[in-house]
Amino acid sequence: MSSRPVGHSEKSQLSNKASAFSIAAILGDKLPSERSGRDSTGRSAAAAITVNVGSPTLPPAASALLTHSLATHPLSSTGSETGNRGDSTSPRSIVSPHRYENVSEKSPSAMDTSEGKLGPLDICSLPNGTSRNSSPILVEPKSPPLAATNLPSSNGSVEMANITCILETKELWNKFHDLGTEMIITKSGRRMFPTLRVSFRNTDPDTRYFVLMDIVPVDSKRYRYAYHKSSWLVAGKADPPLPTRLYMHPDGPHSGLNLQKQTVSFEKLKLTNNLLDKNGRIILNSMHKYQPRIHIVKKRDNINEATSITNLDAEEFRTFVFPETVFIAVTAYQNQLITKLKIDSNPFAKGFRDSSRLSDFERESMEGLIQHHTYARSPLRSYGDGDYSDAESLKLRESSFSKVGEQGLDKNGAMMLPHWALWRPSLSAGSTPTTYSNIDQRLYAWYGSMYGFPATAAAAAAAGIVFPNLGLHPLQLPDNLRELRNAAAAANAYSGLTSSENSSPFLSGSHRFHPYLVPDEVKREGASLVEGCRP
Amino acid sequence: MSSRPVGHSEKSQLSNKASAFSIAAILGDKLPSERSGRDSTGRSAAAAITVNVGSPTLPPAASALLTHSLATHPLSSTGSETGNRGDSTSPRSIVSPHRYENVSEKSPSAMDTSEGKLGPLDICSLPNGTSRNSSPILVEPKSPPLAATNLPSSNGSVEMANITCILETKELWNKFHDLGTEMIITKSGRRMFPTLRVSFRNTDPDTRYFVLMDIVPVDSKRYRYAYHKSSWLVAGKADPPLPTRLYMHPDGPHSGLNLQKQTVSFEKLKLTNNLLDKNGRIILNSMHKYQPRIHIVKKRDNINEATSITNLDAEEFRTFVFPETVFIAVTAYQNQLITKLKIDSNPFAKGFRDSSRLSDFERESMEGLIQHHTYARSPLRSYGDGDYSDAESLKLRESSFSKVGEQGLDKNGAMMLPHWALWRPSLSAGSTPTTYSNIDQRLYAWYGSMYGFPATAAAAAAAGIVFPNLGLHPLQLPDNLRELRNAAAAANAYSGLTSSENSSPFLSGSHRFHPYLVPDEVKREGASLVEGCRP
DNA sequence: GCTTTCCCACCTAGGTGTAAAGCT
DNA sequence: AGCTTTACACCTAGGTGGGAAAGC
Repeated sequence: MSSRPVGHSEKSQLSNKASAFSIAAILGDKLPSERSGRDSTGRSAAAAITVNVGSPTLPPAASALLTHSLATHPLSSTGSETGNRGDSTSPRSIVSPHRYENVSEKSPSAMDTSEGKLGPLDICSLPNGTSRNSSPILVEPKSPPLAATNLPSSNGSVEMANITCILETKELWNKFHDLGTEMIITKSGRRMFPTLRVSFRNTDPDTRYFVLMDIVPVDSKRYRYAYHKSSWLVAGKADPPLPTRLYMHPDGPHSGLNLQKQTVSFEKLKLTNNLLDKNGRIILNSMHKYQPRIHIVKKRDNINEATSITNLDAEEFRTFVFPETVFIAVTAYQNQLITKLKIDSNPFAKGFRDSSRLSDFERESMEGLIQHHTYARSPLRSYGDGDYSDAESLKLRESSFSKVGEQGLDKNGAMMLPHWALWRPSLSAGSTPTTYSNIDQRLYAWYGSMYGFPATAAAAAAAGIVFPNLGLHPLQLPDNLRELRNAAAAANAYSGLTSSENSSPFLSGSHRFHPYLVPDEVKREGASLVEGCRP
Repeated sequence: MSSRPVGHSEKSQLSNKASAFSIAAILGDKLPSERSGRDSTGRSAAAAITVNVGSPTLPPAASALLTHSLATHPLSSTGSETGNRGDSTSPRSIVSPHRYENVSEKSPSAMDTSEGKLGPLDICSLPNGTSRNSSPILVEPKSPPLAATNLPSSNGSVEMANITCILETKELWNKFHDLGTEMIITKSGRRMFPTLRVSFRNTDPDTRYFVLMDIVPVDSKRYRYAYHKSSWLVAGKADPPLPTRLYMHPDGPHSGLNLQKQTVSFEKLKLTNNLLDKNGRIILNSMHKYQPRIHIVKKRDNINEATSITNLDAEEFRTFVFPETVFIAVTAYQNQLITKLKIDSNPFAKGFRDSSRLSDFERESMEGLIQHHTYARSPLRSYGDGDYSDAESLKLRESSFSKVGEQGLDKNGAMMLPHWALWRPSLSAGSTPTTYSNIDQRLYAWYGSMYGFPATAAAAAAAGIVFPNLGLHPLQLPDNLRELRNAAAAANAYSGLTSSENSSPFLSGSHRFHPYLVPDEVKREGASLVEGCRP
């Protein structure tokens, strides 16, 4: 029995290049002339929609804020909507990932009941430049209303409500967003590009946090791309909802101190269309629109099973949404401009670049953007290290392309409208605006997705959404606050019992396996541990 | 200002191949006909020298065992020896990594005072086959004397003394060991090959552990390689000792349950000769002989600064030494047979393989070994998954080479003696046997080496060494038990305060930076945190 | 007709020993 | 003369989109 290393495919001689078309429209987007938040560092920060999730232990001021938010904005219950899909949202049905394989398909028609009820997102109605430079009014570092008091929570740490989340490489996200971001999903899993990278402010240096990400449907529609119109169209109702997996950042928990210094990158997260995926990748429906979300959960000290049970309601967490990271999942790129932008900005796609399509000036600008994106990945960056000259010069260069305008030309020379009007009404050419109001409410707590254990169900637990410039907005409606709280508790319980030992690529270190690849034994362990937390 | 991605070197056309010489001597080593310990799984397990480090909380039976060990074997104090080098061993001098830059060079002559005092290691006198199949009499899974009772320690967990550590890919280590293992050290850091991979038995499933590794000098000598004799010679006294860094496995802490299922691989550990290294790589002197060691430290629950201080003496840990992993650090390979074996067994060196030197049969055998080594890296392996057919067939194949004998031919056709006689007296051709008796005793607790903080000094804290077949052996003498205990406490304190968040490659995920590369800010944080634990 | 899958060329990132140059 | 450093060819490992083929 001769055993050989896994074979490597031999290279052949054919070189395929991407078809040529103008990238002017891609580059021709005005960049903000100032950076929100952290001017001194040069870091580009995106405005975040913050989802404040109240905890019973909220201090008076924070609770008042939350209450105010709830009172001044209509938070219509979508219980009936989510209830119709509720089989998969009940905690009991999420004990095992396999439960999702025959996920409920009840009442798909109920998914659209709230469509348009609350109108388009206000943030989308803002002038382009304004929306890109918006600062969260609640938590932005420059003038956080609660920063002066720095209200301690019941356990003595800095209040969660003060925490700010900043989207890195926002310029790149904006470029994709303007075209209509597409993300490839494959059976074996595909990374996102751009990578979602965030940093935090106002975390308590002495507190430890988990950072998580999930991706929720934006609406209940299925889309298709009209090539002749170069735009996305609604193709019908959404396919049956999939298990929403919560991806816990494998490095967690993080100290609040380091969260202030280091960028949290979700570059290892992978998207798949494989409903049977057992590797913790996030499962999405192709041709559906999705919104990534970032959650930060305070880690409790002295975790053990008893406290996990008794203090379930004391969990504290916070959710952030960046509208510019919305995307449509695809199995193959639809919009050629997206393909082009991916090729020109993702280093791994460099082999498809065709320098003949770009002038030296364009090439230089593009590489600046790439450099910026790559640089942001370094774990060594700290604020104020003054290494942002690239970003500086990039903006000067890119702004020179603004004359090209928002419209580009397709490969046939036809005028191309911006295709992402659905999400950027200010750029719309007549499409029916879609809202976030019926984002899927359920947040299945599957903290063990990459660790192997399905923790507990957690519906999207938004008590209210604070828009950076507009105050609270009902981006997501409250479904079951306790669910996300349970999920947070599960994260803490998992941390206390097994930590991140299954999430690191170093434990046994085969490069052939991803850190989220966990043997079934481990998955069972995790599952049982979580079960133990929920008597 | 055009910024471009880091340049990649262009490939040229010249192909350099390793010089050809026979590998028969390398392959011609009889392998053990049985596996120690885990026959049912097919996993090859190496005999470990276990260094029992007593804890004040040891239960009666374990303490009795330890006492017996101490009583029946001479544990002469080497306090004077280590005391002469003591500046760098005092906890106070290890607060900062920078302290090491001018490490003490006092009394180098004192290093050899115990040379030969205890005679050669008995394990080296064993018949070859016996030493390779030896099972630790204390802790080997098949008949652990204490397994039946499974004595709980004072905190209710399974006793540390029961824990067994097993060296993976022992066959490969033995092949190198027979030739005289050399490990390249470079300024930028070089991985070890073979990689040190261990698994554990009898860990408490509900307890969490840190797994650490350090590399300590075997003796106080400097070596040189005599090409004309194809053997290593003593070249004089050792260079001034270097700061011994404790490398904490970046995935820790691990649950005892997973430690029983998964192999802990130290493949990311790097060796360097750069005394100013700030990246947590292990610093070694070239042309010096070293012994890797594995430490497992029980993680305490409910870590906080108070308990870290008050319970310092309650730390529980255990140290394991595998003599077949001894090596000489080199900046360039000396023994061409080592070069050949590395090329033929390290997948990354495949480009230097010259198939003309090997028959198909030899090639097949070598690849089986490689496959085995690679396979052992998978984090997904669990015991009893029956995938060891490669290892099985490998042994059959390799045994057919035994006729070649222990001696090979150098490239000139001259008879080559085994060069590692110093460590394998049974293979010796007259070299003066060297012992482990004067292994450097000091174990500097530099848990923060890759995390950025030098925790505390910890001398090699051996209360006694249990040889698999021979009982206790004074491999290492007790210097300062409390030091390693402090180091363990520091590890726990670090875990409680910052966990492994600096150790993972995913936090910001640049592939250009290793997980141990931590910005100075983080290092200061870690250092101060540890300082806080040691008032 | 539209969507998905698969294999592939071509990248990034980085782990090897080589050979020549550099150092002492 | 012996040891160390450096650039580099050549690997492993795996992330890209292309395009043909397969589904559906």
